[in-house]
Amino acid sequence: MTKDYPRPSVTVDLVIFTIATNDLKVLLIRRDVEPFKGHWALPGGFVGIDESLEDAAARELQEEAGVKQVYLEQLFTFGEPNRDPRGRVISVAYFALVDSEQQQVVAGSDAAAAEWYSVFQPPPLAFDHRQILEYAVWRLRNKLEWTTVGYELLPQKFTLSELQRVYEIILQKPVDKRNFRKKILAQGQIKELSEIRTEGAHRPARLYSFKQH
Amino acid sequence: MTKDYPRPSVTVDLVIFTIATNDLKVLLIRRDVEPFKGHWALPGGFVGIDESLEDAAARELQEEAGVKQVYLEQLFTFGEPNRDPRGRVISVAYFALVDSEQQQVVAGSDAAAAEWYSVFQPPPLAFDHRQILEYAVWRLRNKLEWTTVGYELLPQKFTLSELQRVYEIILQKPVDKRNFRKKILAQGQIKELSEIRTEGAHRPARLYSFKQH
DNA sequence: ACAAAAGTGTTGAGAGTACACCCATGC
DNA sequence: GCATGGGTGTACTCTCAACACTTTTGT
Repeated sequence: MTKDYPRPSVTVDLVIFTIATNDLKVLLIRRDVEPFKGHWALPGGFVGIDESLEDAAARELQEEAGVKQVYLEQLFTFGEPNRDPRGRVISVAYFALVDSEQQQVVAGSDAAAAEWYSVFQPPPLAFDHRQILEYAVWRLRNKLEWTTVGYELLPQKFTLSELQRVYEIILQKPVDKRNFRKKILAQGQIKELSEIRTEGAHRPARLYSFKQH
Repeated sequence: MTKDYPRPSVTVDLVIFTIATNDLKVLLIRRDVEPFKGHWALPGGFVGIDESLEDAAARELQEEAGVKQVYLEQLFTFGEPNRDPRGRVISVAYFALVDSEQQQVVAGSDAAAAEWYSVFQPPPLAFDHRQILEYAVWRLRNKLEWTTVGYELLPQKFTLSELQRVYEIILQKPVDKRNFRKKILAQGQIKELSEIRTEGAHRPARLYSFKQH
């Protein structure tokens, strides 16, 4: 029954976020072929015929960013008929959160030119990737306010000031220190460690870690 | 570049909600062919090769439920390799809200057997449609708490008691009348009409209508 | 007059927000 | 001893939840 219909191609595209140099970054790949040659694009690729969407996204994440076991969530499916000039391509977009330690090891390890760009000043993007990126940022902001997803952008052990910086960078507004700590601790999702981070010429900070995951 | 990959089929499936007989209903189609012959399924169909996903969903909505211009939102994309035994089918699920007046005119107008079922006691469903339905109900509940989407299930003019019933039916719990009215009015999204509904042997109720749409 | 749904305010608890000073360390 | 980031508490506002009686109509 399904044989007679012309079929679209199906891809997954990834919005891979990380925090670096006090900014929210997204991983982009430089296109070296037409169309959009010289523009940047979200990493992505075709979905294997026997591969689930989530598996395809995880595979791309591994191939392009060299990470696995990170936070990954389906974002939206983009399917305008003319979004790709080469033909009908339906893209299932995912977004991923990579912690700031893993990220540094990996950027640029791929053969293709890959770079972390600020999501707030992105270069010209191919296809409808600008729209996908904007939607992903919107979703990330929402999730940050209603869930505890912020921990995914930090290494296992972190200080409360580091976590606060993550919130400030993503929401693009200052956060009150006392209220932030009160709210985060009240959620009961992080535990205080006995360790303390001594670095820099200041008072050492207590380390915390996320309870599950 | 896209030629060599075996391509999946892409469909849209619709979770079409309405309110009737004090219950939240979903439109289901009885399958008269294998697989899942005799089971019920969400209405849906293939996405045309030059048709956007949203257009495909709107078209199915028109064909299966006979309505247009109703609330329609993309839900999630389901793509497990074995969700359809006939082959690889990726389904972009949408959910739609049909007001209780339009619904009555249309149910059963299609040639295929179509029926409104309670979402809380659904019959055996084909494929992964049970999972899609459950996710849609979850999303509807969330939207109801954070947005003003409830109006979409009522005709243009409605009483506050009718709106409250919509909330109670969907959330499956009683709602305090005074708090409900206070909250709804505070949102500033509905306006009081001069009209009054006189029906039944009781005090007539004031009518309201939604401000935009 | 009575049955049935419409309509209406107040109080208390908890969450969120604003706000300023001392602490521990390296140099 | 000073510069730098770490760490702490209180008061106010606003939102949400609980709760009971009067009004208007048809019969």
